[in-house]
Parts: sequence; structure tokens; C-alpha cells
Amino acid sequence: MTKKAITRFAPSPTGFLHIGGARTALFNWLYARRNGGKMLLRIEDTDRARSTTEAIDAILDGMKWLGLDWDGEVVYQHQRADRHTEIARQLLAEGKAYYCYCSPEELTKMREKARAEGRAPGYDGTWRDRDPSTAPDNVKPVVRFRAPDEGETVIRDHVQGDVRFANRDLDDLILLRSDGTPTYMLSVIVDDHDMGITHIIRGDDHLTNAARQSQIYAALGWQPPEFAHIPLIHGPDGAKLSKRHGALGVEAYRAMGYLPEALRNYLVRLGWSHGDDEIISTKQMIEWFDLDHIGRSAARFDFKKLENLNGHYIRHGDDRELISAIKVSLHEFESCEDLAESLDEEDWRKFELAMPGLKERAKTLVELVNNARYLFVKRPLSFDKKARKLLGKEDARHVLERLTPVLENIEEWSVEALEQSVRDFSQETDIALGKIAQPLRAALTGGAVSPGIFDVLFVLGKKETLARIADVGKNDEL
RNA sequence: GCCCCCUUCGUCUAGUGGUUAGGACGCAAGAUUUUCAUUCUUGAAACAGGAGUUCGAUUCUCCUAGGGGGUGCCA
Repeated sequence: MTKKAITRFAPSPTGFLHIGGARTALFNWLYARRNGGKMLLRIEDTDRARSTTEAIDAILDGMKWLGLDWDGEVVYQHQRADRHTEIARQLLAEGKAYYCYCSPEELTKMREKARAEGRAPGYDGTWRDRDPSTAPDNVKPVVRFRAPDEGETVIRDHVQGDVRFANRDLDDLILLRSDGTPTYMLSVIVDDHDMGITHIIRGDDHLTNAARQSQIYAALGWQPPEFAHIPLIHGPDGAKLSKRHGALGVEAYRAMGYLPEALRNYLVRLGWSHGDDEIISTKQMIEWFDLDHIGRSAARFDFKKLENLNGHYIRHGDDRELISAIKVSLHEFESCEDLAESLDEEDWRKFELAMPGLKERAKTLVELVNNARYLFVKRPLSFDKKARKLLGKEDARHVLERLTPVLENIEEWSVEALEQSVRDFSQETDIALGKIAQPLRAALTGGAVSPGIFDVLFVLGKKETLARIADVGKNDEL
């Protein structure tokens, strides 16, 4: 029996969970779930100055919202610093690491010089074999890894294939800073090893690190995990994702009215495929996900496609679940603050009742909520330009007058009965249905666009419907 | 500069040493329709360029161009 996969998602808490991170988390999650394994969560906060608790909260919150749950407790990397330094000392004792007394200024000069001469701009090994007794005593040293200087390091990557690096291009990286704290490069290795990680699935930007890390694994005599470096996500213009395009935190997508399942579906198709399948449920993702079908080129973020997928999941969503999703985030929807404050039990009941008609015509939850406004407005309604135009016509108002008794006489206020009666009225009076429905829509919703008119009638109820129609008759400004 | 990676419709992608190069989003046209949507039908739209290997390359190799990543006492 093969060992169960243990993956990890290891964000650094310097900002929110952006879309690229979310996809990395999703891939790790899917791979673990697919293989009956575990996905661990580790916060890479070794850079204390840049790590914030707000960022940690945002990341955890984002993952929960996306439905990506992790196994076990969250590991905070900086809390394991002692263990990391212990390994650094071991390397030092074995001669696989050494003290370096170069000042930051010297290093900068070194880099500039190398660059000017067209060489690889790494550390030149000044202290690699130098006698520590010649060290200046006013300088606190860093600890550097003694990397092999010849031969090559090859990474067998599940996405990128075999990638070869000449060892002379990889310099002696810093393990321990001059203040004694461990760097990311040391910490990841120790933690991944100690946590029993079997597969590292992370962004392409770590590919070079993988080579450096595998050298350290070798020095330690540890077996490196399997690697899968996934391509980055770019903005619509092909440049690195920035705040201008899609590099928003996942909570921003929630605030824009996207559903987590839509985002998951969109994200999984960005770089990974399963034949021609586009609409993929989470259950299917877990069944199908593999490393072999991850593409090697960067993908651009396309809001239009996300929107389309979101519309699909809204249309096919369960009414009650959609209501819950709206309840959770209504307060953060743009221009919906008023509703977040004012909706009462009865409003929510009507909202759910109207959902079948509403969900057919919204690509985001925000759009859906705004389309539902006619349900909550208080009489007398105000009318938009198109509604005014519709109701401004003499004969349109006349139609409403003639329709009123018909509606008054309806006993059973159901969509079917309503439709039957209005259609009969249309036949008898020889007035086209459109000539009835449009003024009616304007009178009842204040606009020219809405769900099916019989839905509107039904959800509003007899009393409110009649009252809104009557309001139009009394309105002199139309 | 140096190292590494990538390149199929506008976008996400499938695919194969011989295919009318497939799907999806978007776009266009049409049908349905009480508005808007939905739904359905149809259409336009791609193998970056150049060599080579081969009977035959989109597919394999090399080069060029373009794009991306790395190059920190950041992660």
C-alpha cells in the first residue's frame, strides 16, 4: 500500500489570501482529498516584521469561506525556531555550513560587481574557507549553507519535468541571520520534513528554491518530498497579477457576490483540465484531480468566465442556500448596506419565495439582491425613466384600471391562476400580453426589468399588488 | 546581465507523427419569450517565426522572438 499523501499550504501572512494563493491551497486540498491524505496548514511567519495577525485572520477566514479545510492544528513557523536553529547548528558542526562575516554593504558591492562582469550575482564564498579567527569581532555573522560548487542539481518536478541547475549558479544561502533567527529557506525544509510532507505543491516562483532546498535535504540526509510547481496566474494583460486586475483577497470576491463553489470551479480549471469538462462539482474535482494534467504555462485571470460560472451556480443553486449565502455577506455587498440593516423576517420570506425567478437572471449575488429590491421598497414607489415612459401612456394606465377588478376577483393567488386570469383577460380584451405585462411590471417594480410578471404578482401578494396598482392611478406626475 | 520556465482561437484549454485541430467563456446572427435573463441553433476565431528529423509535423530536436519567474540577513 502506498503512503498517503500529506500536502501543505504554507502562506506567508503579509497580506490577504490572494487568488493565486487560493488556487495553490485548492490544489493541495484536492490532492490530499483525492489520495485520502491530509492537507496541513502552516503559517510562514519567520519574517516577524512583515507578518501580521490581521493577515493570518484573513487567510484563515478566506480558506474557510472557500471551503478548504485543513487537518490538524495550524503550525506557526516562528514558534519552531529552536528546532530550526538546532538543525543549523548540526550543519555547522558537520562542516556543511559556516559563519560569514560580510556586511550587507559588502554583499551589495559583490552583487554589483558580479553583475557588471556578467557573472551570476550570488555570494562569492568569501568566508567559505576562511579561517574564522580572522573575523572582525565587531560583526555578528550569519550562517551560510555550504552548497556544492560543481555538478548539477536536478529537480524532478511533476509539472515542470526534469529541471537542471548548474550548482555553480546556486550560491551559499543564509540559514541563520546575524541575529540568530532562521530564514525561510531553512525553516521550510525542517518543517516539511518534520511534518511528514510528501508532496509540495506551490507556485512556480519557488522552482529555483526547490533546487537550493534539495541540496540541503541532501546535506541532511533527508529524502526530499515530491515537487509540483504550478504556473502563476497573470492579470488580463498578461503581466503579473496586481491589485488592478485580480489580485484581490478572496474576501473581495465574496463581497462582489461570487459563490465559493463557482470560484473553486473557476480556479481548478485555471491550469488544470479534465478533458472537455468545464462545470465540475467539488465531488468530481476530488475524484479527478491529478498532477499530470496541470499545464505548464501561466494563465490569465478572466472575470467574464468566472462570472459565467457564478451565474451557473446561482441558477442551479438551492433557494434556501442562496438565501443563507446572501445573509452571510449582504453587509459587505456594494450598495446594499441599506438592505443589510432593514430586511426583516417577512422580507426574507418573500425573498426566498421570489428566488426561482431571481436566480435565473443574476451573475452575482450582488446583482441578484439588487434585482430583488422591488420586493422591499415601500409604497408609493418611485419609478425609473423607462417605467415612467411606460406608465406615462394614457392607454397603459387604462389597461391597469381595467385589469384591477380581474385581479381583485382572483380567489387563489397562485402563479398558475394569475397567469390564467391575465391571459384570459388578454384574449377577451384583445390586448397583447406585452401591453399588459409591461405597464404592470412598471407599476409593481418601478422599473422595466424584472422576473416573470406572474412571479412578481404572486410574491408581492394580492394586497400589495393591488395597492401598488392603485398608487399609479393616483399619481399625477406620471 | 546571469539562471530557469513557458508559447494551440481574444481568454481558459483538449488533442495527435497523418484529425474538417475539439470544448468552454466572450463576440456575432437567429429561434423561443410578458421585460431582462435563461435555453436552443448557427457562425467568425488558433497550432509565435525559422531551420532540422521524417514519406509526413501543431505534435520530436535546435535556433530566434515574445512572455514569465528567480537572482535578498523576503517568503
